[in-house]
Amino acid sequence: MTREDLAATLEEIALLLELKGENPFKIRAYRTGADVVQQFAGDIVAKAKEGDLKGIKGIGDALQQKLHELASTGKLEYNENLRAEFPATLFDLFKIQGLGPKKIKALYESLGVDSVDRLKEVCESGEMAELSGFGKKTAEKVLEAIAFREQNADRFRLGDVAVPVAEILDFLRSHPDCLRAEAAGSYRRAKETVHDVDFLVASSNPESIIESFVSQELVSKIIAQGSTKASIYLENGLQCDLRVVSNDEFACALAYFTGSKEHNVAMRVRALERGYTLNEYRLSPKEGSEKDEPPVFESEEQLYDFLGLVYVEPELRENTGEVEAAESGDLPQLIEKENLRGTFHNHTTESDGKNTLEEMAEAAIDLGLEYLGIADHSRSSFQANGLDEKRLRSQIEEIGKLNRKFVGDGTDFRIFTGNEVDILKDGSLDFEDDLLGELDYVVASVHNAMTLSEKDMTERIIKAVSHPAVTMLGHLTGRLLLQREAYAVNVPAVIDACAETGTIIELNSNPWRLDMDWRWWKLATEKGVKCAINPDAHRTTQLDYLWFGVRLARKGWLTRNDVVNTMTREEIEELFQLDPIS
DNA sequence: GCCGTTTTCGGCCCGACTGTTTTCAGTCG
Repeated sequence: MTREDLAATLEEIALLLELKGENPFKIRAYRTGADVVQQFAGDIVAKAKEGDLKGIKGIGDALQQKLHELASTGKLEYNENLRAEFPATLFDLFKIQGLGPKKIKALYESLGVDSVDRLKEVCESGEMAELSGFGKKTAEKVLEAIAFREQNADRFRLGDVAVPVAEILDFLRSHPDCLRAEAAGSYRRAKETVHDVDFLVASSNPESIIESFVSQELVSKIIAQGSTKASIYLENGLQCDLRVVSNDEFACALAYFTGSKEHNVAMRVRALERGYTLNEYRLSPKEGSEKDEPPVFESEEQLYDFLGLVYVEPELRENTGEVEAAESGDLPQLIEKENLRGTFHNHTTESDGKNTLEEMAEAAIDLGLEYLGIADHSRSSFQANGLDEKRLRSQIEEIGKLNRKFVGDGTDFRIFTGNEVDILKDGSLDFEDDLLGELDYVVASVHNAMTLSEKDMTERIIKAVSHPAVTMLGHLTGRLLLQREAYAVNVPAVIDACAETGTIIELNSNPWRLDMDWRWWKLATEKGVKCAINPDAHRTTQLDYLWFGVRLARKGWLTRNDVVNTMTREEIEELFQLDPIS
């Protein structure tokens, strides 16, 4: 029973209650509960098992009891009973755009629709259109949604949407009627995957903005088009929503559409406490309140300030303590991309990279970095052309030569000699200690035997980070976003071990990984663990992944002091106990 | 179902769009 299992069960109950047409606030309570379980910093499963959930906001008596039953017995009678009322395949229907609980319930009860296949049937046969509340257009739309769903997954990696988002923003900003434009939503909050992207534009001529937005070349389909909002699909299946507001409304709208929902609720409550209501357009005096009309906010900063808060950076708006910290002035000064001076985990053609050592170094210099760490694969990663002792020793020599050349021609740059050493199944490392000792630093990563039990995997990784030669731990969970789940590992236990051994944890910035997950960094820094933002670049252009890493580091509340690659080259030489190149 | 509290129950965020309807329900974000 994992954290995800607990949260998923609460989510499932919420869905089933929706189907039953239960009180919406009760449903919301289960959803909130699922979120709280998901976000909780600490071992929520153990706490649930022990019945030690008292005092957690959002988990009342009923949920405490249910979570306890679930964690200690592995199932929940309440949920089993609810499940028995509906076929399991009904859940698939929720993934069809345009169908919600009411429509699904009606289709199930009157036409026996219990699967996507049956749904298709009743659309095509015309049965659906006969149903009260449904019509021909609904059936058509549902058919389209089914077809779309078959072709496209419904989530996208942050790295996959960054380019189209930048293009659309440029396009919107170049429109003569556009005063301001931003991408809001989970994209602005730097979530690792997004369902859609929300654009916001300030303009006094919304229709012309909307018209241009839906006629862009990138657009494959217009989902909806009104006078102030529109939704489209791009060719890659990404849904983009646009809102157009007046310039005076822009700041409140930007805050609203950036979310998260939970952060917004906290902001609304805060406004209410001060006698105002906050919506997506403005802050205004509550009905019956004596308050004067507040000023027009030109920026989000002014809105936060009016509510007695320090400005909260978008990445932090997940209602995980940022509002409280903004009130007490305890928000961290988040790391900026300009703070980075180098990076550590990168590959070359010597293993599975696509650019040579020299090309990687040149690209790093062009980016303005002071140092670059090369960590090609070790011998056990034969699928990635891992280096054996001989090739690694020869690479060390090559790097030495190149470094002396940099000194010779006055280039203020150093390559650090590392290796991404495989953590073998038993937790030992892929090279002997004497060779590891010749390296400037060592990244230790798991690349095989990913199906170990959580206990074995945790012990394996802890053994590796306890090795004195290991400088940092690579991609802690091995996840590939939207493709492969993380392997089973007790992250807090690994964090504890890294704290004890002084091992740095990598924030692997490859958009497929973004691993260690942002949700754990607060815990890690509390324990004194440092972060290394590493692009895991396999070609020169992938050094840019660093910027995704910075965004996720910000999301994890990290400051420049928490991240080792903000250090100068000299400071890194000292950290790694190296002599300067002479 | 949770929270807060005036400790016993009322309030819980709400606006835009679509389709089906003829004034509004459902869905979405």
